[in-house]
Amino acid sequence: MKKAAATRLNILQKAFELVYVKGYQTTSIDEILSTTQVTKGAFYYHFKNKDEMGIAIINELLKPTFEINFLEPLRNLTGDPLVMLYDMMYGILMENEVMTVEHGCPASNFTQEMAPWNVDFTAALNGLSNQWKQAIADAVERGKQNGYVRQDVDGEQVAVFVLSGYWGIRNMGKLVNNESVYVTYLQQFKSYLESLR
Amino acid sequence: MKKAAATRLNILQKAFELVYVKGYQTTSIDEILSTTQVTKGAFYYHFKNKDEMGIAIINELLKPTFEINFLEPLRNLTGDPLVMLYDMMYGILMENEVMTVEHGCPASNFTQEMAPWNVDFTAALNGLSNQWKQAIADAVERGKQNGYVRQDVDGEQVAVFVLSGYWGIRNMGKLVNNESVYVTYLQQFKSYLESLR
DNA sequence: ATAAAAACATACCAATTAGTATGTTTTTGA
DNA sequence: TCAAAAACATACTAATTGGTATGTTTTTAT
Repeated sequence: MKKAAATRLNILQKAFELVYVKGYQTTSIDEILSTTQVTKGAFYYHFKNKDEMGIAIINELLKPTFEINFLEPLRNLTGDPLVMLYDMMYGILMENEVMTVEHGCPASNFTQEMAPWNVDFTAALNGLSNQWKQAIADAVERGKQNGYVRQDVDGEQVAVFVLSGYWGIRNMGKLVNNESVYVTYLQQFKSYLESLR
Repeated sequence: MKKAAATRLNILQKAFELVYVKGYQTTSIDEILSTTQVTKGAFYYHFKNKDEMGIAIINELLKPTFEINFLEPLRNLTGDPLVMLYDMMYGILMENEVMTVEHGCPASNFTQEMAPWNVDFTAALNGLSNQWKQAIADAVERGKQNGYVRQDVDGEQVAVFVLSGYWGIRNMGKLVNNESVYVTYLQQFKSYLESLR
């Protein structure tokens, strides 16, 4: 990797970590500089301003890992979508190494914090959200064709419902700061999915 | 009402409106002062600092309306808890006059924004959340005794699942900024509740 | 090798922030 | 009525913020 690209990536990764733990607005540029050992000149060479860096975090860090964890499993799916959905949710909540109960889901955090006053952030995040929604809806519809899912089930409805549950349990996790809520949630999530058969 | 109490309430109400729309950290004290026409001296007479005002918003504004909209309906319940849960969710999402799709749920916003760095806020909000959870769980358990709900359903699981859905759909609403997601959510919420019979 | 461009470094600045110091006015209780 | 306390007003401050101006160093292409 070129050295300049390494600098940029270093900024993005460290900044992401800070923003994930502390929130975007309470993470100052000076703080990013001191943890990256990058100077202000270098920072503003790579990013026009703070918000452009924020968008870059979404597009260059969140988006790719989101693709791998949230979309790929659903797209390559041939078998039972309900089992798949549960396994995916279990993996994301219980086995993901980046996200913690205490700090929730980066995408969700960003949404909550930025939606009221930054259109660009919201648009970028809405893109991710919509992709996930569509992938779930499609998987459910395919499941209907393969006899895994009842015919009167609506894929889009399920997708919105599942997404809501995910955003919500992440939020709740931050509040109670204990993985046990994830377990409770997953139990009922399984029951819910079974009710779609 | 005493004049001093009116000043305090005025600050809290206007500050709440600003915080709800713009977020807590991006709402400056100076901004609160200019919209309330209250001077800094008066503000700091009533509140030790900004965070104490934030806590007061939770305890003196959010909590009471939360009691009325989220708890009372569940506690005074004798009939079908599943119908009640749907009606309550419908009322909160579609008919509440304070909350909008664009700005979501104040309690949820607070949680997301403050959890990473303010213990007091989180504790206060966790109190509200737990009360709601317990009220839902109790209602479901009573519903089991009255034959409205299947015996193998777990009240606490349902409560966590319902709460998650609510937090989540509020978050999603902010993202897409369109009430139609509420409608979609409610449809599936109804199906889910029916599956508990 | 060398000029030009890319990449980075340092010192600064204007604006905003929460909060304080020090007043004045208003209310209250005896 | 009148002193004391409550309630409010004004001017200020120290720290932090995102961002810029102006450099120097490093890389790249010829």
